[in-house]
Amino acid sequence: MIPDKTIGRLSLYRRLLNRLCGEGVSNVYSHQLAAMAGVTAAQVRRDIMSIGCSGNPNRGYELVELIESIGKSLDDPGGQRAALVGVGNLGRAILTYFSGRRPKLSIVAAFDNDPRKCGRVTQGCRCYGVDRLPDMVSELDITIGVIAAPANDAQRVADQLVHAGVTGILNFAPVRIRVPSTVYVEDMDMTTALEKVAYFARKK
Amino acid sequence: MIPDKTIGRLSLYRRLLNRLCGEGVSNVYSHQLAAMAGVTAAQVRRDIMSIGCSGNPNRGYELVELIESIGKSLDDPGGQRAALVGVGNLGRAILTYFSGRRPKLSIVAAFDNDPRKCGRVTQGCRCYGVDRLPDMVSELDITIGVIAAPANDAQRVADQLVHAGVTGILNFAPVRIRVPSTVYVEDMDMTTALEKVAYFARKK
DNA sequence: TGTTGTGAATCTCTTCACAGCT
DNA sequence: AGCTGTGAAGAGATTCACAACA
Repeated sequence: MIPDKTIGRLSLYRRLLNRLCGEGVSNVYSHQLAAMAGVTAAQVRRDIMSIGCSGNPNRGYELVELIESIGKSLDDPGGQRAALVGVGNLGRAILTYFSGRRPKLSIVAAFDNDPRKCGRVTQGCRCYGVDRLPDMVSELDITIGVIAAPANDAQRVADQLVHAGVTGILNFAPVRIRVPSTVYVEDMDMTTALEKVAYFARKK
Repeated sequence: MIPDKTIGRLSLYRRLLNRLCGEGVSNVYSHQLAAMAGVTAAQVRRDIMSIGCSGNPNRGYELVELIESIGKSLDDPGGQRAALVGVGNLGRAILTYFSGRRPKLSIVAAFDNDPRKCGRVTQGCRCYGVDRLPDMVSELDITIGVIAAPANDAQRVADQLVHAGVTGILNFAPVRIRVPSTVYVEDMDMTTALEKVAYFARKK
């Protein structure tokens, strides 16, 4: 089981490596990848070690091999599907972001209580009423929920997602949600993030 | 200088405390706040210690005093102003989120290259062309930049913000930006976040 | 009794530093 | 010569555990 922080960096590495690959580069040294990712070379080597991939002192790491190795750790071979709840500005932004980005991970359904949004398709993703959540989750084999609903609805939405069977939640609402310990939650708290920036913009 | 992680939790505590305050509660124990924030009681006490506030074994912490103490650490007495660059779905969501939330920290101007967006006012915030960035930043005394532009524009936007004089950046673009070490950057990387959730949704 | 404040212990993450390789 | 892989050291963050207190 790879630790939290390492997974985050591997995700970043993969994107950087894919870009390099598109530029025709075929191998990379830890210090180069480190510079691009804004971390140290030792960190990069450790992270790569943790996924059981190895380079060679002459040529560094083979790009294709490394990208595949990361995929083997991060991706589910059968793919994973996510549901978005809340199709406001933020929800639409999230759909745009993720649409067709990764073959093994996609948002396949959206839910909103506003009847005007239901039935519409945004970024190849159809919007349903939240009452449809349970059956759609099982029908489409969804294991991930993305909460982009207002703060007041976040806990109820989380409960519904958990009840429907998702095991991971990405929470954009500015409140902490309570879930069983079997469910993994990642908070994307803009308020905290901006306050942090404000603090260090002064103190640095 | 309070560490990064502590600042993040203090920001969360403040929101929780404000909510409690609105419910008429007047004091709180570390274990109560801990339960709401999803951390341990010892952690809460350490965090509160780090801002030089103290409670009392009988009544715990006085809500009002604690909230003010957090404010004294997190907020600039003169207030801080931020600029948003990129007024797409995400940019509008960000404006909605922050509009009128904190008196000491607000987004006071938005910038976008699309001429159709310029001149319009969203959430009390006027949108300008990006060419206006330098003079608006100094005119409005803006010290924080929020990047909600496409990945391809992120580095250029960051350069413009830094050049205009901001010392903190909240970056929503899915790429790392390069800035002088005097500038603090916080990344809100949705791609990484979703990939992390996907991983732990499987492994947990 | 049940809480705070905090030194010490623990745990986790990162960096150092260098042997071993090409 | 310059890189990787990694044990060991170091730094940072969290939790333990308990004296002091109301």
